[in-house]
Amino acid sequence: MAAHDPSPASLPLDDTGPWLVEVALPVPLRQTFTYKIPAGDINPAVVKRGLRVLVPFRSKLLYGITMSDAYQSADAYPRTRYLVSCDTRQIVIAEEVHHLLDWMVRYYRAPIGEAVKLALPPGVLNEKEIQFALSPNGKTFAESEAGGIVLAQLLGGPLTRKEWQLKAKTEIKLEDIRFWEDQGYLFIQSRDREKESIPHVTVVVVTEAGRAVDPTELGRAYKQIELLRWLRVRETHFARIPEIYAVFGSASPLLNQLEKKGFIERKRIPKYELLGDDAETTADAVHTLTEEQGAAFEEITAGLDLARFCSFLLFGVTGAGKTEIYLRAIQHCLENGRQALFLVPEIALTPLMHRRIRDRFGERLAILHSAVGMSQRSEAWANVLAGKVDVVLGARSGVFAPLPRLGLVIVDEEHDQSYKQNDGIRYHARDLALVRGKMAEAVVVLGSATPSLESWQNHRRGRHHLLTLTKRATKAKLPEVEILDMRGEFKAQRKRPLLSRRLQAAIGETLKSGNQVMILLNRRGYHNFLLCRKCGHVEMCSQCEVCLTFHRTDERLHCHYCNEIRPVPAACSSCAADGVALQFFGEGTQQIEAHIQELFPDYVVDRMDRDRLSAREAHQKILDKFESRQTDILVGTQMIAKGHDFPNVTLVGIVNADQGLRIPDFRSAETVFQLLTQVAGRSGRGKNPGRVVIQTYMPEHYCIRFAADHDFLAFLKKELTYREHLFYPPFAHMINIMVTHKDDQKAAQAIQWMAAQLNSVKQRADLVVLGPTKAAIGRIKGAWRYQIVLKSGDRASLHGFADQVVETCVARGLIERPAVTFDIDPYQFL
DNA sequence: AGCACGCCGACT
DNA sequence: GTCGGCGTGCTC
Repeated sequence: MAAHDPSPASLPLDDTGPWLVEVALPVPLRQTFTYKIPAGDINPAVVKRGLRVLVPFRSKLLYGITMSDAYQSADAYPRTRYLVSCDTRQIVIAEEVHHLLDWMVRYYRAPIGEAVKLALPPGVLNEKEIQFALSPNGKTFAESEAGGIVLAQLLGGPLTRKEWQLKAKTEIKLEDIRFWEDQGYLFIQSRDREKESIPHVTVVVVTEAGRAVDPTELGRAYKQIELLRWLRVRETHFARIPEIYAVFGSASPLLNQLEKKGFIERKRIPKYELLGDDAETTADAVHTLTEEQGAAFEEITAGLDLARFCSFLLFGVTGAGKTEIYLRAIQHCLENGRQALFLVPEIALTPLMHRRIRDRFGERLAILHSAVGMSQRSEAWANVLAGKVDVVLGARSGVFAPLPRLGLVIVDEEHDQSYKQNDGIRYHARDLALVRGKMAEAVVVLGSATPSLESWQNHRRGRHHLLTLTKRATKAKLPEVEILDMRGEFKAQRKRPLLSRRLQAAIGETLKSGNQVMILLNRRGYHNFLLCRKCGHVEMCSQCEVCLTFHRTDERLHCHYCNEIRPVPAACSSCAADGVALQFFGEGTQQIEAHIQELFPDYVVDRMDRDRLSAREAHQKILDKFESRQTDILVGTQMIAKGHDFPNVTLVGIVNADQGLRIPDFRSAETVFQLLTQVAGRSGRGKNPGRVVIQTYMPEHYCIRFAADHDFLAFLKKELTYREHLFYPPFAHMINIMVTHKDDQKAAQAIQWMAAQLNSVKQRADLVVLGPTKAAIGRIKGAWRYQIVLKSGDRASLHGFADQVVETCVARGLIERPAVTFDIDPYQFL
């Protein structure tokens, strides 16, 4: 077993034996795998670290990434197999990305193969179908008497295992296949043509002979002469086939003849080679910086000119013009001959931001973001890899963009929780951005109107320089915020109202004055749960410990965790009381949308949340319609709060501001404060002053009060005091250990065992073991979930401690089944 | 994580 | 007699 160690220096320096290479595979195992290089087919000298290889793994073929250069050793793992192929044309994991991945694997205790997958566009490592073929040796053997009937089936040509078994009418064991493979009778190949790791296109190119030939030698084949001449005058001497068709009509016989004569050939080339080099940057409207902006920009520029690692926390109210500073900093970075990485939250790539940055950096920009389609994304990635690009705009995984001369990393809305990945490797892109910046000796700028407490604490400890913007760039005032006590409303209306009379009136006034309204309700669906009033039973998901949400779009009950969809039952599934006893409770975005439409029938209401199908186009459309004022009122979950700039929005209504405060999470106040500030910041960005109405049953809560006052610093002070007293981040570091299993008993036993282990090894006084407890959502997708949370003021000792746990688990064979996952610096305790 | 292999019970 | 349930263990 080769433990993952990426440095080639640690490999045995042995110049005998077969050529080998270490490969990371997309499996959740903490190790690399050794493969032999078929030296006859592949020159070991060209097998370098970071290439994509195709290898047999068990009974499959997998794509993997080489983690070492080729090396020779006589004593490798005894069952080493040959790799099938190696794409030596392109290093797909660049050296600087390797360093970041190494750090990530260590820090998050993550499997290397999973980490590698994050640094590649989706699909690059998808598996292939395997086929078995006879070698010349094997053919002779199969024809001989000793060959037997099974091997003989392959004489007709290569087969998949299934086809082979069908033909041989017997089961063929992996062990036998492996034996023939080792004897050199069998080899493994992929069934379909191998996909290039980066997008390629077929072109027609003029050969040497075609360039040298005198066209008149072609005699009366005028069309051929014409085509050859046309190709030869092109600077690149090649053309894509559709281009030729456009000029010459159906040119396929022409092409065939010229190809037969050897004057042209068809070739596949990376798509980026087609791109022109002319980096076209249109001038953006010149914004003059305010005094505050100018000062912040100066400091960042000074950092950039030093060309050393340093980090800034850019703290600026919503609408303070942080983006303009980012864009100028990028410009400056490019002028210094270095590259820039610009990270934005997952759903915050707004059309406006898109346009602004594209106008500024034109062809030198690549966008690696889910707002951009799959094929475009892998094309963008290929352009980065080819060095055609100097600016990358991306979401979370953009932090892995292969930029070798990185000089600036910007993390916009650095507090945003979508930077933290909550499945697979639970990394935090903001933290990785800092690590990457340090490795590249780059400047890192973290920007936010509501910085995370972690970043603020890092500033206080002297790690980040603070840059503050207190005024809106457009001179627009921050909106006036009104807190509406819903308890009074409850008494007055004698029921639990969705919208207060006050908010209704405000909506009416705003619409009448020709402005737009945004309504935030942070809960999807129509009704939150279905209750039987006879027995108190709530309709639950069969696979998860959550209640089902009613969606009016399809009149069914939905699970928001596993997507189970069920019809509304005719009778209570617990006590069988008939449907009359069943009543829906709780309200979601769908209901409020309908309610508002009812109240304002003459205006257009639209809704944006995760339920609207196929995120990309749908969201764009909804936003476009709102921007072009076809929509008057936009209802939505928190995704409407992110970074949009709609100048005609003068009213923002927050329906259930305290919703998030009821979640049992130490960060809930911070999250709600951020959300309120963020969404309030959407109001009054244009000429007209903005207004915000916050409905709440907890009007005196400090988080709501300070958000209404736009007073981040006061909130921060109070929140920091709490965190310090209760020993939570940023004062404590945390690790969440979760055990999942589909058998409740087994999961519970495992977590108990783990807790006993933990308590027996903990020595340090400041190490706190919380739990074990059942997770907040006790079951998701059929798996029961238990957790233990570790806290410590000292990160090194906490991590050392976690490693002991991992070790004991591995020793006990307990790391899988029940599955144990570690969440380092957890953000969500679901 | 998959997935092959293997060892148990319910059927033709 | 076989089909198929899930429980282990391995993957270069």
